[in-house]
Amino acid sequence: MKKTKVTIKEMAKLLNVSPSTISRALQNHPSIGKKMTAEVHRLAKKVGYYPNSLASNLRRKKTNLIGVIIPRIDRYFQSSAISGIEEVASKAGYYVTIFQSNNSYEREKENARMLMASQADGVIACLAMETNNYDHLAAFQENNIPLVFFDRVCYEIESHKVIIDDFGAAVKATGHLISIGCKRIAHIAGNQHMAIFRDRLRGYKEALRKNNIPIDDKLICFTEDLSSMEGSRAAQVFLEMQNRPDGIFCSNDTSAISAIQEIKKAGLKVPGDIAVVGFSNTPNSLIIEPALTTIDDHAFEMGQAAARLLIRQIEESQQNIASETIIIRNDLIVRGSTMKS
Amino acid sequence: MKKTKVTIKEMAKLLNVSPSTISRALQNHPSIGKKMTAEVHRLAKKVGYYPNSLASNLRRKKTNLIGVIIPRIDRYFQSSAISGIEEVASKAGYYVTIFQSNNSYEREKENARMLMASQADGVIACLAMETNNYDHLAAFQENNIPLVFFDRVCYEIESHKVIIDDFGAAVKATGHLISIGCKRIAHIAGNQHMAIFRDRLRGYKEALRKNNIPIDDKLICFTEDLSSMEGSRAAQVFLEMQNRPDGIFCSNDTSAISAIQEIKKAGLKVPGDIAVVGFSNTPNSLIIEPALTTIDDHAFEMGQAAARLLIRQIEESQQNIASETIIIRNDLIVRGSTMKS
DNA sequence: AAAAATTACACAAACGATTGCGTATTTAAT
DNA sequence: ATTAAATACGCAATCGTTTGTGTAATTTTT
Repeated sequence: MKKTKVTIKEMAKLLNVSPSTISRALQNHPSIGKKMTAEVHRLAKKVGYYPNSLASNLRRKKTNLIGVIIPRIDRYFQSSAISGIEEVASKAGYYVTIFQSNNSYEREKENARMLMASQADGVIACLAMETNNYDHLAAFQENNIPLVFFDRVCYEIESHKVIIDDFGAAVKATGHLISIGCKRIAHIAGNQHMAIFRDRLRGYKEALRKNNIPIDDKLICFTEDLSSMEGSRAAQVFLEMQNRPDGIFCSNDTSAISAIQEIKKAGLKVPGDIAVVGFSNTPNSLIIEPALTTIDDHAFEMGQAAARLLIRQIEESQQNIASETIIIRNDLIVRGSTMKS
Repeated sequence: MKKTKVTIKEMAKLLNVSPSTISRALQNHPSIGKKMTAEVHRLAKKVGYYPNSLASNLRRKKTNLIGVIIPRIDRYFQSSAISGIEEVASKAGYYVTIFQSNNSYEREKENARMLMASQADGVIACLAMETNNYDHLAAFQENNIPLVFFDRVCYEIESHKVIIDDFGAAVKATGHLISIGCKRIAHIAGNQHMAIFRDRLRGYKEALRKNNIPIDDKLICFTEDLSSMEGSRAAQVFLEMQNRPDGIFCSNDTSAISAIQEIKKAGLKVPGDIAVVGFSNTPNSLIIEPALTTIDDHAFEMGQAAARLLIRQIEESQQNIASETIIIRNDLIVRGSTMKS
């Protein structure tokens, strides 16, 4: 049954009309008669015609393609965001193509190059950990390709952003620990290379300051990537202190969960001895015991917002807004890890 | 600095040569002189030339695009598989565009239609739960577009497949429960609409049969989608039985974890009273207490294998192999949920 | 019924890159 | 010094759609 792809020209020949008539009939152009239009559609169905978007795109200079550059798709936060992007995009008739940087600057550059060649209509990016030069992304703007960052954004180049209020969320999370009576609150901090983790650290400090709690640098543990291993290590350090903390605010759920496991392993109680707060509300936070109090950052909604913002930029390119920042709500979800009964 | 896209023609004009020379120089064609080639590359860099793959693809009739149709990207198994696909694809110079079916047949059909129009070189699909008509996928084959299924494959149309030995894995998992002394083993079964879940049920039964354990239909709980809620419900049913099971083999980790939570809530011990085995080795299985014994199905490798198989089909189209099935290894990971000390 | 307006379609030039073939120039062979 | 063989590049068609403009045929207007 292997058919060969049927084109507009061939259909034109079959109906003894010109290709332009077929093309217009297919898009129900008013200048084509009713019966002709109907006949073309009928034939198209019969021969199994699929438009060749390559040709169409080339002619119209529009690909309906959105490129997404992201560190790792198998992280819940990111796959949720992509899910949101895909949902909005496909409803609007856009394709989504995905590139993983694996947090490598070199790969991110290569991704950008491929994307550039693909003539994508727009780009959504979440920066790799390593990235601190942004020329490969600025290139999109220089070529008039709309660019939207989300979560791990970059303040060095003017662009659209979708973020949450990391600072405020951290204040809220740390404040919550204070409100349940914690006096010595530690923080597992993410890579300070990235603004989101700097902001969370700032928020942590701000909450302490507001409540007249001295900031103790020894209670701040800096990590490379907030991995499970680093979370355990951080917890161990805290546990070995002569004057150990009674609360920990962690910059992600992974490190928070490892910390809880470590605390339990040491024979201490969560939250009785040490209360713990995470960040992102991943599914894992409901499985650990006690369930983890965390910040819901609504990754799916961030993805949706990013896609909507991008599509708006693509379709209203005449406006050419320099930059717009959308801040997505965040919620503190209080669970067992901070519920001292 | 908004530049307008520079084309081969423009570069040709700048160098006073023909476009074909530029094109050939860019791909280092031997028929172009050394210095000319070098000069073209220099100019290309200077003016920031990016090839327009639309035009190139149209001419070459190749898009280097792989379409992936998948139920939901925010499930760990699937995002891992996509990660594997993306890794292999991008190394081979292919783009990956993603479509979520959300387990809806209608959306899957729509996805296939979009993919068809995008002129993708090949398609990788993991079927939606609802799907039981495969015409939209057979259409790819009819148009000579290679198609590879993975995990949730379809035996109704001849095609390439990447799967694991679900039957064997289930035998292994159930056998493991038997080997640690379980006498009454229950099974939380997935939607029997899909082969993988039928196979896991078959494997469960086979293990019992081999060990001369009678099959008790009341110990088999059928679910719609193996969700957390269904896992809890199934566990509740088992727990209320006068003669409750002492082991449960679950068709995925999610339901297994809910089951463990339910068992613990009822005041019983895992594995002391009831041992539990899951399926897929998601990260969650390491967080639940006790850690979950499960089958590692190597989703990432499945994705890699699917991509490699697909690319091979694309690039050796002359061969036109009708179908090839790759079976990925699977491993039983024994953890606390079945370790009766 | 003649003029004007509308309808329904055809022509042909794009979009940007690729490639088979042809040709002028240079290098090598006899 | 001739002829043969490389070398280095230009010409022009092509991929499949889209779209501005042109033009018959039909309908409407007065």
